[in-house]
Amino acid sequence: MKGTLTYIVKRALDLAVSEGKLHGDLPAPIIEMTRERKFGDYATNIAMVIASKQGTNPRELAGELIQTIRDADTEGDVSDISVAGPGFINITMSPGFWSRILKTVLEKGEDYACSDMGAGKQVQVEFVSANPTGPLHVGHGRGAALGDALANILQCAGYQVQREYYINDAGNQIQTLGISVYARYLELFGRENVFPEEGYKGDYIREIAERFVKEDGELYLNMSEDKAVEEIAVKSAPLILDDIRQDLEEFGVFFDLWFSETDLLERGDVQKTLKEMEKRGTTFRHEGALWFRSTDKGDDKDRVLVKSDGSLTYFASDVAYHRDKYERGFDTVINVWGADHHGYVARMKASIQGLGRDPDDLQIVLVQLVSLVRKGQPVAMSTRAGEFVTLREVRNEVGRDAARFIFLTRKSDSKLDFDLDLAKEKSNDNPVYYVQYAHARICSILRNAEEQGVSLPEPGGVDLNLLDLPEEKELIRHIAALPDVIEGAAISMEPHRITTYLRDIATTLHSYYYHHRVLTDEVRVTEARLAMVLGVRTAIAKALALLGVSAPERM
RNA sequence: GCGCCCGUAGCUCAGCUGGAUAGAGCAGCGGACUUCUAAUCCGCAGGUCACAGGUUCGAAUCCUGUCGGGCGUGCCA
Repeated sequence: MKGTLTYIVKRALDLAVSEGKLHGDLPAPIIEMTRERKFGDYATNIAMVIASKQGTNPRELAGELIQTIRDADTEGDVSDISVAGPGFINITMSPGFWSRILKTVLEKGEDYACSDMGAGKQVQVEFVSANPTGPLHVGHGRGAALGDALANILQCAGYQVQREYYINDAGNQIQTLGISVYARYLELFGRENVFPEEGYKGDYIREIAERFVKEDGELYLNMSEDKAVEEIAVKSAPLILDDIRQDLEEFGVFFDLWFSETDLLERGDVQKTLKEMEKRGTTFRHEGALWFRSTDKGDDKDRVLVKSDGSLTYFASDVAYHRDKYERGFDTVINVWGADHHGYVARMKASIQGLGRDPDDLQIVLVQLVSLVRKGQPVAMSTRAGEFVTLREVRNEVGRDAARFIFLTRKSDSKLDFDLDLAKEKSNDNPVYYVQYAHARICSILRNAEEQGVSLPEPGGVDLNLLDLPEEKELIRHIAALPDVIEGAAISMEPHRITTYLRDIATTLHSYYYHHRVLTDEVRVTEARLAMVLGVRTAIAKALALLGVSAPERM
């Protein structure tokens, strides 16, 4: 909502150029909300940025710009403006400006936080995409929470967003799945067999085997091992995938498209893609294999597409898959990957470049590991022994809201310690409750107001100038900041900024609540304050919604 | 060996893409419920932003190197 001011400053710069005070190309002014009140509401460093090129010093230039900004402010939104420090221009906005913002929030509701920054650009977010060979674990949960929140944020920032899950339902791991289930199946019939070294050892494998025993009886005993494994594999993967889908839905994550690798292969898309790559001259043959010359595009090794035995690598279908994404019309494709895949970033970017796209059309967000902690002690997790902690277990223990919120408290690129005890604690230590409580408190005030017969104010019918306490301005500033925070989170692809924002505005609200009453003896003051907390509630509700966390009306 | 990521208060982390005196939450210490929900608030204390250079008006942030941690480095998925 600093848009108005950005506009004013831009106009001021144009004005200065036309008056001959400034010359040359000027960068777009950067305007920040100040972190301390004594610096005013907003500040711009434009004078410091351009001073040297203008052949003058920052403070002097800032002094001149002040007057120009005043001239450009035809609506009287700026109430105070001054030069500070090394050449900052500090700007205080008029009460009318803040009133207008609050009024806008009340009129538009949660939509106030959204913008058209993305201008309808088509963006795809592909996330989770876990192999259908076992249940989701906590790491997938973090990816799910992040991808979903990111998609929400982008949508709110004006992008057209599609959520997609890529199903790796072809290849060795499905074969391994078949072998694993088959082995358990044989066990159930008491047949001699050694469970394969590479097999999946989780209990869910046995459950699937039991299901086949029940439904198909001895069917697979009467066929060759190869055939049995294949049939079992083909039947097992969809069962697991259904479970994953349900798990995600219970987590509040829904996909627009589940894209199957098998479909891609059956359509011959991989062959088509390989031909295109050959035609573009980005491939070569070496020792019987087909290679992609990714070193031309910044990768540190060339990569095999077709192995010397004629089979395809995973990379080959990945390239075909990404080619398909762009053919479907996406301008930007975002992949949320586990950080252990970071070695694939360079080759993937190289490949889309090899198809004639800008490497920036592919953005990879890496998500680091989650370590579960209980009473300060790490919870043992061993994938090999099949003893990993599933997303479902965590959800059942701490609840969906806490899980989602905590997954989004950290920058995705840093490791996350997830304290299970803390997550379910109903105390001030728990950041989820802290934020939700702020929302519930406001709802409670509004209920009390209604009981006392104080009607909720109409956006236009309130004298917002009565909100003259510094703490009130602080709250309104927080309300006004949300659209900017969302845009920043969208550009940087960092949903945790929303989480940080929420803690911030919740703190400000709690503090205000403790020190001042909303429901006072003076009707007009009460109305103004109700309008303000309504605005705060709107901001909190919207931000929570973006994270996929509920905003309870009472707690 | 090479590549990527990380290193900020005792602990867990923010730090708005280079700005002003580096901020929160825990933990510690001391306070606040007759008042719209104390799932809350207020105060104190806590720092060589791993280290060393460089870039410039200005660096936790950018570049180089060193140290420490994680991950990757398959014609595996």
